[in-house]
Amino acid sequence: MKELIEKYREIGFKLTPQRLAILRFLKGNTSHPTAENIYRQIKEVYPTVSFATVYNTLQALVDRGEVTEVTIDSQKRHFDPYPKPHHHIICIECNKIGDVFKDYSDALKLPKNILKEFKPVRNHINFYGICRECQKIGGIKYGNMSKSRAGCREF
Amino acid sequence: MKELIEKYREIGFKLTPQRLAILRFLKGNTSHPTAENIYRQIKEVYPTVSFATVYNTLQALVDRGEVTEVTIDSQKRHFDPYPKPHHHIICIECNKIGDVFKDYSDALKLPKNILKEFKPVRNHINFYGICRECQKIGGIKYGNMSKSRAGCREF
DNA sequence: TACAAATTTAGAATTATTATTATTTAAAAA
DNA sequence: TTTTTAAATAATAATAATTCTAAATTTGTA
Ligand SMILES: [Mn+2]
Ligand SMILES: [Mn+2]
Ligand SMILES: [Zn+2]
Ligand SMILES: [Zn+2]
Repeated sequence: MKELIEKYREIGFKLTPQRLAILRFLKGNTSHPTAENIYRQIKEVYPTVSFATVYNTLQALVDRGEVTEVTIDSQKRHFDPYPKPHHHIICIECNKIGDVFKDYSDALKLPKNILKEFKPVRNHINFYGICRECQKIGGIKYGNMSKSRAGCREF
Repeated sequence: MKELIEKYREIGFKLTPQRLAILRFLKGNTSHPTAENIYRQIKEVYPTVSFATVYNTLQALVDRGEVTEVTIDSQKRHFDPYPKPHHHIICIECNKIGDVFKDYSDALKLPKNILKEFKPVRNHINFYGICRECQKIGGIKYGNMSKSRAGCREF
């Protein structure tokens, strides 16, 4: 925790108890929480925290590159507190999200005509497929839910 | 147009003038419009169309796999009427979106431990980088806009 | 032409996110 | 330690994208 506090103080990030609670929750977290997920968790330890503070803190962290956004769900923003670059697997039946820690950059050469006008900086892959549970139930359980609108669970 | 009408009638998609206007607008379109973009366009030719109809039609098309969703912008849903599978380039300065027609699937093998429980079906790559215009202006013009929240333009 | 089922529409409702502002507080200065 | 001040919090209002509702209309078919 000392490291955590030092780190943020150095970058001029004012540390409040609310923010510390959020930072502690996010540290080492490999899930992909929404602002609401985080809000609920933080309320357990800090019951008076407000939703606005969660949003403010998340935005501050995104601006500083400490947290990224995972763009997979058009309903709500999902955040990714895990710092190392990685890709994601998404179940097309139940919408669970998982991490893929493998760098494919060498294989991802853009066509020459695009490279003439576009300077790539980073890339991100979404692998869509069927998770273990959904393979078992053969898509029956979630088969009737609108795929594109279904809520996102986590692996 | 005859083919268009036939095609949808066959799959039991009831064709109204509103839907035809939308289908004509989307056909061969390689942009990534929001519901609002489409609504504005359709109103030009069909002034009494309602927003709900645009949303309804888009959802019907997505459900039938005729249109996909591009998950890049957490503010609004963007749709992709171009039928062939492809990837996208996104400018991190101005948020323009472009297409990449190249199949990388052979190079995108998932790690074995993931393949034990996840059956991949398809993949999608986002290439983030700097577009030609933004290279020219050196990021000054859009340099002060919040990257993650800026609106999306199109290539 | 008549019918049943699906679609359209306007407007209301919902919901995620952002903005406002008075109050509080962290951290630097004295 | 006390003071100071810029920044953060919290409650609430505002905004904006999307979905819902229900009555009227239209499509495709018999
Ligand atoms: Mn992740
Ligand atoms: Mn596209
Ligand atoms: Zn699943
Ligand atoms: Zn650009």
